[in-house]
Amino acid sequence: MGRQSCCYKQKLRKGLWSPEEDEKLLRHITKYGHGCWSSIPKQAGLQRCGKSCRLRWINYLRPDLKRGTFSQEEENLIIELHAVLGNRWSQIAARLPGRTDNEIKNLWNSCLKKKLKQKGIDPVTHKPLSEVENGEGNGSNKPSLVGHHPIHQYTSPPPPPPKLSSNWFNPEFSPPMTASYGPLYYGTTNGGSANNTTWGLVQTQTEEEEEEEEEEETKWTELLNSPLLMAAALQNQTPQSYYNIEIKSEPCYLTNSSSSSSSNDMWWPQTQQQQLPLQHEPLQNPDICGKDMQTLTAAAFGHI
DNA sequence: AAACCATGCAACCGCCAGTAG
DNA sequence: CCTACTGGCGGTTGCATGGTT
Repeated sequence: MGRQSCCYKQKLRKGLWSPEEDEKLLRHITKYGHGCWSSIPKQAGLQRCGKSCRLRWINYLRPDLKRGTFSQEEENLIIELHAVLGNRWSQIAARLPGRTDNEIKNLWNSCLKKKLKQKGIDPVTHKPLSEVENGEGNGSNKPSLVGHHPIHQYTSPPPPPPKLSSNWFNPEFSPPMTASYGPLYYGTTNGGSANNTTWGLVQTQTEEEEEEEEEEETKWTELLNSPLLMAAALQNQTPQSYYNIEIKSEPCYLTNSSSSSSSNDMWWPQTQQQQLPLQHEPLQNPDICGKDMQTLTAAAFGHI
């Protein structure tokens, strides 16, 4: 039994948002916060469903959005997070301050997938295409370490939390390239040249290692839950992976680090002042749309 | 100049989980 | 418990735009 869309019962507008609608929604949320999404359209005088308002806010109107094209650094991070998290776009987005899951999903589907394929990497498994084509059954259990990307395939049902060595991100870790604690690690060989990246599989674990693994998992979880830690880790020790991406330092965005940004009711009133600096951060590739929104947002937030 | 095609992006759809009544 | 409602998420679609023939 298919349900009717939430916009169906009333004659609600669908499709692209007009600037007037944007302004109404922005002003309303600026003034009152979003509270209950389902009641927003009525309160704001919009002929939209609450879901649509929420989406518009999250994907476009939020003041902390970083607009413009993705940097190489961000693309790199997305690829690597995808290798770990799969299509959990919201979780990936939570690690990229100012980016939305929708944006990342679009980037992945339209751009990154292709890039990986061009490099001979299967975007689903993050394994070399040759290996994937040869069949999962035969040689795939014995990947060689050098020049391969033996990430275990994540298929549905979703895998357990990634047992990724925190070496990957932890700046305090000196990276032992000979072992890891989980099914996957990304590492960099001496010099950090992108072409020297080594991806490895886990070795069979000893009991001691299992204990360590638990610790590592904790660290990993902490890292994943903290964009700031993640950013710091990235700046200090980023895997200069085979994607051959130069890592540059990134301005530090303050976000609610306790969980994904979308799950925090009324998060922005407390943080908008810190988040607003995005407006004076020069975008690498500022676009007109971004400028418009910055102007609009500045008008709404900057002087109220 | 027009038609066609490819690409990127915004928004919708449907499912699911959490929760209040 | 059960039900309805709500928010969140991932997959998908449709449109606008730019490039090519």
